[in-house]
Formats: sequence, C-alpha cells, structure tokens
Amino acid sequence: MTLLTIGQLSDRAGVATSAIRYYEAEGLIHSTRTTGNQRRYEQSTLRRVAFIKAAQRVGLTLEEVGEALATLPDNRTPTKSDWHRISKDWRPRLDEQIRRIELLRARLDSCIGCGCLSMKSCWLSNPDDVAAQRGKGAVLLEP
Amino acid sequence: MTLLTIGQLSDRAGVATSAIRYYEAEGLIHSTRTTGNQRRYEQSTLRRVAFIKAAQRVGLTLEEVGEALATLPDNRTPTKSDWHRISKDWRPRLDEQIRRIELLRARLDSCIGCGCLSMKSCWLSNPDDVAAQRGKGAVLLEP
DNA sequence: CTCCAACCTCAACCATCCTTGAAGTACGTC
DNA sequence: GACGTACTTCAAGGATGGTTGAGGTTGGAG
Repeated sequence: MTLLTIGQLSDRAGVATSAIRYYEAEGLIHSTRTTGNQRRYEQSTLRRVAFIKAAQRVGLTLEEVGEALATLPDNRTPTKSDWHRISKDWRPRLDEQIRRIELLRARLDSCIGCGCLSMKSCWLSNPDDVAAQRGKGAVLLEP
Repeated sequence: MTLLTIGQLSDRAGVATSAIRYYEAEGLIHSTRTTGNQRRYEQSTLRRVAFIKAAQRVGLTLEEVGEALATLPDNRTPTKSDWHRISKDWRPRLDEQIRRIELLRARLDSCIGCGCLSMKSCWLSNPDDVAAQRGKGAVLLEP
C-alpha cells in the first residue's frame, strides 16, 4: 500500500495540514514516520478524516468522534464490521438530531398562515416557558 | 405588560444569566433599564432566546441568528408575519441540514450488511477522495 | 430601616478547534 | 550536490460562546 504524505492527505481530504496535525495530536488519527521523521498515512486515514468532517458537520465534538474512532483497530485497516459497530451506535443520535431540526422547522412552518395566534400550542403566541413546559410533557424546542 | 428581570428570564428560558448578558452585549436581545440600572426584558424576549437556543442546536452560529433577529422590530413586539419572514428564509437551510445528516446516516446504514466492499459508490470501500469527487458531481459526505 | 438575594460592571479566564509564524530539516528533481 | 518545496516542532494567537470572580449597588420583604 502506498502511504500518503500529510500534504497528499490534506489535498485529498480537503483539510488543512495544520488540522491534520491537530487531529493526530488529539489521537483521532495516527501515522508512521519516515527515517527523516516525516509523517506517512495509510489510505484508510482518508476514511477517518472524512468521517471526522462529516460528524462535525452534524454537530458532534472531536471528543465524541475520537471515542468512536478509538474503537477502530490501530494495527490493521478497519473492516466493514468495524465501521458497522460505529454505524449502529450513531444511528440514534443522528435520528435525534434530525428530529430536532424537523421540530424547529415544523414550528416555524406551522406559524405560516395558521391561526396560531389563538392557539395554545404555538410557540410564537405562547410564552415559551421552557422550564415550565418541562414536567408538563410539552417539549418546546428542547433536546 | 409585566417585564422580566434577568433572573426570571434565565429561569424561564433555561439559560444562564451570563449567557443572557452575553447575547445582549452581542445585540441579539435588548432590554430597558430600571432607574437603578437593572435590566428588564419584555415577554417577547423569551421567544427570541428560545429561538437562539433552537437555532444553535441545529448548528447555526450566533452571528447568523443575530442577522435573522436583526430583522425583527425593536420598537414593538414582533408579529406573526415578522417571524414568518424568518421562517421562510430558514427553511432551505434547515432542509439542507437535515439532508446532510440523512446522507451521513444512509451512508453508514448502507454499509450494514450490504455488498458495499465491492461497490464503487460506497464511501467505506472507496477511498473517499473528496477533492477528486468534487467536480465529478459525486458529493461525498460534503456540504 | 435593615438586610440579603439578586442585580450591576469589568476583566480575566475557559474549552474547543484550529491557524500562523519562526526556525530548522527532508526529499526529489535537475 | 544544490535547489526549492514540503516537511518538522513549538509557541503564540484567534474566533466562538460563553463562565467566573471581585467589588459594588438595588430592591423588596420583614
């Protein structure tokens, strides 16, 4: 397998070299070194970086991503079932994230052309008492 | 209209007073002052804060939220149609955000039990060449 | 009229996620 | 074997979104 330099990884992943070094310092990715102390990355690192970026875009922290990636083997290229495990773990949180956004969208939408100014359920006409609404079962724009 | 103290707003919105002062310093919300220089908030500020929190949870920055809120009138309580405008503007970006997450979820899911190790379209078996895939039209886990 | 919780300002600090720059080393091409 | 580009480390800086603490004031209840 041909190894990648940090510059090649940077170009192909679309991520600055400084960010790559940072990810490595944080333990999210790993490299070997040449005799001259330069980093060399396996092809599979490209997947890890793509995964990091994708996860970040949906609001996950590097720490969370790091925990997931830590379950991947360091000593061999991850297999489908290694990634499978992560898929399963993440499914609920991705679902949840989607649900939240849909809720916000629905609440905004529902106030378009509706009679919501007289409706108790509308967050725009109702005083959005978040603390009060907890406990009452009505979840208002909340996690 | 009864005005809210910062403590009341904090309790009802479920946001720390320090965050509220910060939002105000950043111009996202506004207050009047008592003769003794204490902040007093209108009820409608509760909606603004709920909106801020909701938007943050879906990955929007305070600056973006601020721009939206800046279109609401300061001198009167926002009407339904004021919020309507924001709803319309935000719809596409919420849709886009959902699409991204669904894409990530689908890609992870599709590698569960599928024959993707032999499929060109699978991001786990394919070397995820983000830069290369731009331009080719195939968007891989990308905005 | 006293008293304490809640308020005030301002500056400093924090976590996260990097970027920038200085000063030096490696690698591959001519 | 020299030349330039890409690499190295380390320290400092920066944006975002706040929190914390010191030192002082306000407001409402008793």
